[in-house]
Amino acid sequence: MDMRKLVGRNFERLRKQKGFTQEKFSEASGFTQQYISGLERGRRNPTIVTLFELATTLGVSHIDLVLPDDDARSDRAKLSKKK
Amino acid sequence: MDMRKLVGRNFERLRKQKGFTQEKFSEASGFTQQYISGLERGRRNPTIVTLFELATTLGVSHIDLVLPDDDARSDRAKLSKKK
DNA sequence: TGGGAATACATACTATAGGAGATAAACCTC
DNA sequence: GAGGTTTATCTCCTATAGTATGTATTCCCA
Repeated sequence: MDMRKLVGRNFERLRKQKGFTQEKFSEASGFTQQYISGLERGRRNPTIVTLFELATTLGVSHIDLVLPDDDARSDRAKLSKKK
Repeated sequence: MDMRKLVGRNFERLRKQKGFTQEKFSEASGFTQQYISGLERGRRNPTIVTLFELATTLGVSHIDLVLPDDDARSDRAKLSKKK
C-alpha cells in the first residue's frame, strides 16, 4: 500500500480535470513544477500541510483517503468536492 | 486553518476512544511517545505515509479531512471507521 | 502528600521534504 | 523533422520530519 502513488495518481487526475498544466498549477500553488511532477509520479511524501495547500489550490474542500483492505488488489482514494 | 492542530486534536480523541495511552500507542505503532505527544499538541506536521501508519494502528481505514469554509470558525475533521 | 503513571519539554542527530535552476525527454502540431 | 509546450530528471541547498535519550511536569488516587 503506497500512499505516495495513491495520492499522486489521484492528484494528477484532479489536476487535469481542473484544466491545470503542471506549470499553471505550480504558479497557482507556489510549488515548483518539478515538485508537482515528482508528486504525481509517487516520488514525494507530502505533509498534511502540503496536502492541504494542494487541495486548496485545486478547489477541493474534502480530502477522503480510503485505505484499502489487505485483500483489495487496487488502491482507492477520493478527493471529493464539497457537498 | 492549522492542519497540525486539526489532526492532533482528532488523533488524541481517537487514541483515547481506542483505550491507548501514548506509551501503549507508541509501542504498537513504532513511533516514540514523545512524537505522539508533539503530534497531539499540533507541533508536528506528519507526512501522508506517517498519517497512514497512525490510522492503521488505530484500526481506522478511512481518513476524512474536511477543510472548513473560510467563514467557519472551528476546525472540523473526522477519522471514521470503515462502513 | 506522596508516589506511580501518563504526558510534555529539551537537545542532539539522521533522513528527507521542498526549493532553485538547468536540462532532458516526451508529446504535440505544422 | 522543426519548433513549441508539457512533463521528467538531475544536482545542490535549507528546513524540518522523525528518532533517541533524558528529564520535567501533570494527573491520579491511596
